[in-house]
Amino acid sequence: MTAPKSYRAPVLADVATAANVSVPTVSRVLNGTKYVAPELKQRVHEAIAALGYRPNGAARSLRSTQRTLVSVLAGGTANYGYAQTIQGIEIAARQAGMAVSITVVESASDEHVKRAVDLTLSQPTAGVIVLEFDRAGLRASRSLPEGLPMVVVGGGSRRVGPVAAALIDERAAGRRATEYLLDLGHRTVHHVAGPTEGKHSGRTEGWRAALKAADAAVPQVMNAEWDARSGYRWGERIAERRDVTAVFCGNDEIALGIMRALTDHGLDVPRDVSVIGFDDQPLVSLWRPALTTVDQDFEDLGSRAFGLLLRQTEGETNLPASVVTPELVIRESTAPPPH
Amino acid sequence: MTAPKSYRAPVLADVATAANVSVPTVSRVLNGTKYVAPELKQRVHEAIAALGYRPNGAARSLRSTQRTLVSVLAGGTANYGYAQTIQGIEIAARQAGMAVSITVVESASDEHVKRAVDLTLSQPTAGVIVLEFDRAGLRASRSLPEGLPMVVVGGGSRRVGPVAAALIDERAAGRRATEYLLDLGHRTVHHVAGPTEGKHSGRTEGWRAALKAADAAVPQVMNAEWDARSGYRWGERIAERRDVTAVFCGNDEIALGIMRALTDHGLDVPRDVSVIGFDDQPLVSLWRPALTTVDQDFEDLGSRAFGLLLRQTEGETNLPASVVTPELVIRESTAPPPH
DNA sequence: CTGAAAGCGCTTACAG
DNA sequence: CTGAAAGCGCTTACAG
Repeated sequence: MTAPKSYRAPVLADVATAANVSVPTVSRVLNGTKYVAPELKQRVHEAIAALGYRPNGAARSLRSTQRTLVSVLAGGTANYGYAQTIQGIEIAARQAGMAVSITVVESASDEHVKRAVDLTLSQPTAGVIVLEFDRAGLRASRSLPEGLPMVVVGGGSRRVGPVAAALIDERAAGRRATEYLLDLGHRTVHHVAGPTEGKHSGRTEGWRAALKAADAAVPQVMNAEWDARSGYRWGERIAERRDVTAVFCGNDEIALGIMRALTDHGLDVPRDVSVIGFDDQPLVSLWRPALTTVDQDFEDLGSRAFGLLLRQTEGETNLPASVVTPELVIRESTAPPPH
Repeated sequence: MTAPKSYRAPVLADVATAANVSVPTVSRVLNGTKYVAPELKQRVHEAIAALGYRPNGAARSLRSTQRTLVSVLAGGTANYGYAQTIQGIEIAARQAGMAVSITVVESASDEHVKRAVDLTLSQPTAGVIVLEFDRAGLRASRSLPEGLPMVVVGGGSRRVGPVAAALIDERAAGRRATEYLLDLGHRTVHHVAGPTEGKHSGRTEGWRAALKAADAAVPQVMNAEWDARSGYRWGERIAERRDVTAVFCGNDEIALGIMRALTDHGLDVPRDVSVIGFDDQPLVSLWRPALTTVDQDFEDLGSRAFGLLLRQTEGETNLPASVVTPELVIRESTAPPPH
């Protein structure tokens, strides 16, 4: 319960004094940038340990171009895909000895975008990774100044414009999932998407492409929020119809909500209705029935994004987009249609 | 495909030149720290907009004590509790106009702890919030220098030592959950905890206290990992025993794994065995049966932690710990024991 | 009220 | 190989 002593962190000059060397010499042993006599080196290390010295990052990044902070700009942090991607970035950054800062873009409004971008750029950042998972992220990536190392992360199959991109090919995955259902014998596949923000997602595009290629009817898209509750509500409506035998969902949570609604209304999944999700969240394999879904490797996505950023900070330009096609994981929630 | 122009961000001096005022004047209008003539102010704002100027945070924090970065030190980022807490911190920080940086402590080893702490402290941070959800976090909080604003976040019921703390009273919650099962008529309650790292968690302590208070037998603790797969394995063992009628689990994922194993082995939850989880993750209310669990408000926890940190940076000391007791949410996975 | 000067803690030429 | 000096982009006394 003593009053805390006011904290004056030791600075490089303190170390120099204690080790009886000059300030630049301490800097040199710290950065290993030039040869320093072993004896001095030794004294410096002892002084650092004795004083508990830690370099001041602000000062360091003011003078040098070397940065230890990479910034992430995202529409959120806690949803499955966001959290996993951020984790992937963090792990890769850690291996490179860098910390990661996160700034959430609250909405796609001009004010929120500007505020988030300003906050990010006022940190001494090596570059920024933008999660283009929603409109807020999309807007943010367009507000970044040219010349700053940056990479966008999203669900496309090719980058647009010259900016570096780490992508998951949602379109191919959506198509694959829909084709699987068609191959099982379903005449068509219904689709409950997430909120449509301006344009359809790759998942939705892939679904439509598969139906068209198979000459199947293209039912109207049902738009839900990304959560299970919203899926449940669509599930109740679907339970009342007799024409729906297969549903491809925008994500796993919607799929789980739909399955629960269907079974609550006396239908059997997959005997009466087949359901496919998107993401392969950890718990969905435990569900009854275990969910057939698309495995998105977000952690790998984040890791690839960081790799691209690092190469940019090292001066590489015009990097090819890094794109991966996710796998369909077949489990228990899909079957041939009822006779 | 033009080669990117090398990026030289405009600095304060550029704004001063463009607005035809002195450098300190620009600083003043930026920070609103002193009266500036409306006309000059106007010119400065125009110059800022024209040049797209953004203050350099490194330089700013070098000279002033004002910081726009708050650091989080944690053993992970993607698990439910971690992600939610970080989100709570982020939302509160955003409202205060601050960005958040995250550094993961890879393990409790000296090397990993030191590396994470060094990386954090080399950023221009206003203070650090440490997630004491695991041993890595616990070790990290002890390695931070005195005098630095810091708050620990964890599952205790009181802080230890003088450091500020935002807590969730797991002990009270564990006790409440166990008592509920006892009140339902179970003779005792079994417990599948997470990994025990040195000492038992508050949940386990609360469970034990409830049993002792009720004079019930205290079965041996079963230790699982935090994931559902590990819970499933314990569920298989439990299914073979006939003496287990109620299980209190360290988290929801373990509970879900156990439930699935139990039903896979022909048992009915809750008729044969009651199961209680811990966390109240979003999906568990959709499960069949919907999981009875403890609702931990991690987002609120993060928000409280940030509040405490802010007060410290404003000079307050000796802040009381902020502790909240989570609620038991009763759903479908619990019932009286079989006759 | 506004400007010229000093200085925050480092790194990077520049001398020796 | 090592040290004295300059400078990164700001903010904060200090003059006027």
